[in-house]
Amino acid sequence: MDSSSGKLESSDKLLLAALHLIAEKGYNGVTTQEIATAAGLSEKTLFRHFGSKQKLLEAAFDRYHYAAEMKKLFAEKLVWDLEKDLLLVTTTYHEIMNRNRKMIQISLKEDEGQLPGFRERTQKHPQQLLEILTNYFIDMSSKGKIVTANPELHAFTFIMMHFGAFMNDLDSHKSYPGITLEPFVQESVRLFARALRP
Amino acid sequence: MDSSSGKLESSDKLLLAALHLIAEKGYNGVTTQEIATAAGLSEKTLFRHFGSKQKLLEAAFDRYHYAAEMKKLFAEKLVWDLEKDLLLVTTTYHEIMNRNRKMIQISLKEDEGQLPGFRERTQKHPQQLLEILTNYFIDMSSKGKIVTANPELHAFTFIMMHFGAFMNDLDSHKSYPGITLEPFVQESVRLFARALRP
DNA sequence: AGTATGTCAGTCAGTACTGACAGTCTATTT
DNA sequence: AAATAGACTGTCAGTACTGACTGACATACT
Repeated sequence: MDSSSGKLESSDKLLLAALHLIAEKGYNGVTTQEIATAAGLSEKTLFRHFGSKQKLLEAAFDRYHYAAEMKKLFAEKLVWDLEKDLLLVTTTYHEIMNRNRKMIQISLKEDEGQLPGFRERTQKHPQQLLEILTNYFIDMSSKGKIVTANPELHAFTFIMMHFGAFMNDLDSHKSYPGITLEPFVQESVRLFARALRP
Repeated sequence: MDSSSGKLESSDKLLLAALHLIAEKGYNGVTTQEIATAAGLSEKTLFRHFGSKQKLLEAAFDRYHYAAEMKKLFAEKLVWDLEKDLLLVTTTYHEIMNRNRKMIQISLKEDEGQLPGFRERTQKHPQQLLEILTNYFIDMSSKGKIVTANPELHAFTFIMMHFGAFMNDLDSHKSYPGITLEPFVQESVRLFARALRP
């Protein structure tokens, strides 16, 4: 077990393969056979490690779900300059969403029931972010730096903008060829800053 | 076959049941047995009508996919008042997305391959809308009524906002309790109008 | 008579999961 | 150096169940 080498352990190979395939084809759309083969292992090994297909999925979710506290990420980084702060929020948001990309794809495809408690966890970040951003807007307006109305709705609107963009990018849906994330982020922040200008 | 009565024909009952169940649990998550029972019919009848589960899904998609040309919807309704027009665009957008709600849920859950050409059709509206809105912004800025920069990115940003909100509402994910669509639509339009003010 | 449906029994393929046995590799002991 | 033990994996054959799909026959309604 050389855990410091580049080689992955068998169980990790299986978890990753499961994550990829289930995100792509859905839980019922993939066979244990497929997963094992994709991991370069035998089906038997899969069952020896995880006991069942369900437990494999759960283990994969546990292992690779990224769930840091957002509050800490922002607590000391905000500089109370609207555009700069929104940019920080946005890039952090997309970073976290991308880290959890596979998990999000899976919980979109599967209905609750199959995935006990999965949805809760994928919803943790969005809710935290809404709180943080709402409070930020409240503070900013009390400093007189932005308009002072509907901070929660404004935060929600801002988040939906980027949630939409993320979802659009997911699966490479490519509904909108020629538009990439980078310029969108820039311009959307600039627009939003204009909108909130007192 | 009294097609004018309130009673649905058997094939329609099956199509609707299939649409509901597949949207909820995914194609592989539902059995033909379940669908037939939900429609109040026997499994045999399902196969007599559609021959196979695949063809049932395709028929459901064909029958209930709403695909009007957006251009016609707007051609005569725009009044060249930014807020009013954006409100029209938004409500029309949400109306069409909601009409196709089930179809969108299905094409999200299933990967291409299972659904030949489905994605294309669910992407038709968004693309049309981007064109229309982009052209609208170009015209508006040449009339001097809004800022004159990045019309396509602005249109994209606006659409992503509402796409995000729609996706968030889909499946009643309810990531954000206490926030409803109506006030969001109002406020987001107002915000956007402020942002584009020259 | 003709059409739509239900019932029932059954076929066939796929799939999660198991048990028995054997091979390989590593570390430790002799 | 050789032998041994233990952990991990592969192969293979097989079980049990599910689920799409069929055929034969009966029933009801028009």
